[in-house]
Amino acid sequence: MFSFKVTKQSKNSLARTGILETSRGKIKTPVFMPCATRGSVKGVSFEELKNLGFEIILGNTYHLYLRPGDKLIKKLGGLHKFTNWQNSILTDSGGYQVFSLGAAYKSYQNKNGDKESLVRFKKEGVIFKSHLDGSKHLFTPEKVIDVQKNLGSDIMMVLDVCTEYPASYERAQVSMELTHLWAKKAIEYWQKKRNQKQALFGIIQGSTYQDLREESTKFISNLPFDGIAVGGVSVGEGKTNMYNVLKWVGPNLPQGKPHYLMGVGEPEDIIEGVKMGFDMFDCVLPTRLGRHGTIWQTKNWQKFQKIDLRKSKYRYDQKPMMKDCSCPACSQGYTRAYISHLIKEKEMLGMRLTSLHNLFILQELTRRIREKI
RNA sequence: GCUGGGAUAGCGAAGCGGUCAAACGCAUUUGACUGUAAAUCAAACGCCCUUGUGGCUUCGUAGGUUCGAAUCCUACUCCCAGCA
Repeated sequence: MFSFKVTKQSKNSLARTGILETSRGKIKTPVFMPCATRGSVKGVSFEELKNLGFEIILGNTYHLYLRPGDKLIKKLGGLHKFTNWQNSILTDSGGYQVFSLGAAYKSYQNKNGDKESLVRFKKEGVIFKSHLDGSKHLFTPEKVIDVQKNLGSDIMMVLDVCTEYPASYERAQVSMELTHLWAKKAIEYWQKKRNQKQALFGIIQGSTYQDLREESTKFISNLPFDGIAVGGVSVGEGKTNMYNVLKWVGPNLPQGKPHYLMGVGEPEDIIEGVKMGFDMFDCVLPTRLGRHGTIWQTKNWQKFQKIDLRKSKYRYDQKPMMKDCSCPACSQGYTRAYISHLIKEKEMLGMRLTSLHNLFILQELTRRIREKI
C-alpha cells in the first residue's frame, strides 16, 4: 500500500506537512532520509537511526545489485529482513551512478593505465562497467524495476539520466528526453507487473534550463507515478542555479503527490526546498561530512555553519560539538577535543559520533520545520 | 679499546659524482565533499620574493679532491651492533 496526504499547507510559501504511508508505516513529511547506499547508513546502527526518529532510509539499486545481489536479498526475505530495518525503505535506481561513474570517466584508468568510460548510453538502457570488477551490466527501466522488486523496497525510483553540470542545452535536452522515454517505459512495465506493496516515483530532469525543467515537470507529472522527484540538482551547479530549478519546478508539481528533492542536502537547501513545496530529501552529507571530520552547528535553526574538527584549535576544546545539543553524542558529554583526537586517529567511534550528530541536526531541523508549518 | 655499520628536511626513510631543495611514507596546514567508486580526495609543506624553466641556504662538524659533492678523501663529534 502507498498513500500520501497533505495535512497542512502553509500560507506564506509552498511549504506543507503531510503523511506518507507505506506498508511499513507512516512517515511525517517534510522528511529527511539518511542514505544506506549499500544497506547501511555508514557507521550508524539501525537502533540508533530509530532512536533518532528516522522513519525511512535510502538504499541503492546499483550497489545492492552488484553486491550482494538482488537475488540473494530476495532469497533472504528482502532488504528489510536482510538488514533488520523494519521501517520504510526507498531505493534509488542507479541513475545517479550513471552520472557519477560517467562524469568520473576522465579520471578512471583501467589496468593498462588507459582512460576509459564506465558508462555507455543506449536507447533501451545504459551499459555500466562495475566499479568493483569492471564487469559489464545493462540497466534498463524495466530491469531496474525488477531489481527493486527483488529488493522489496517500499518506494522505487525510475531509471533516469542525471545530467551533469555544466551541460549544454542540447545535452540537457537529449538527457531529458531519454529520461522521459525511460519513465514511460517504466510506468508501462510497472502497470503490468504492479504489486500492492511498492510505489514508483518518477524523476524530473532538465539541468539548469527553465523551459526544459518546465517541460519535464509537465511530462513526469502527467504519468501515473506515486510521487514526483527532482533529480539532477546538487551536482555542482551551486545554490543559485539549484534554487532557480526549485522555483521553476516546485509550483508546478501535482499537489496530491509527494515531492522528493533528490540528493539534498545542506540544511539551508532543505529549508529552501520545503519552501518550494518539497516533502522528501536525502543526502550523504551528514554521514560523509561526519566521517571526514566536519559537523554542522546552528544557533537558530535558520543559519548553519560547518566546523572541521580535525583542526588543531579543537585539540583542547572541552565543549560539546554544539552548544545545548541533545544529539546522542553531545548529550552524553563527548567533547570536541576527544572527537578531534578520534577523527585524527581514524578511530571508528569518532566518525560514529560526528555522523550521529549531523544526522540529528537534519532530523531535528525537519522536526522543527514540521512544527512551524 | 678493537671491528663493522650509521648520521639526509618535524619524524621515518630513499638517494651514493651533475637533471637534488632532495623520492616515498607519516605528521602538520589548507581546501573540497549535496539520489556515497568517498573512514575519501586535492594542494602546500628549508628560507625569501616580483611565485618563476626565480633567488638564497641545506644532507652530523671542519677541511680537501673535482668544472661540479648529500654522494669521493681526511680529521673530528655522536649513535648502533659484535668482540674484548
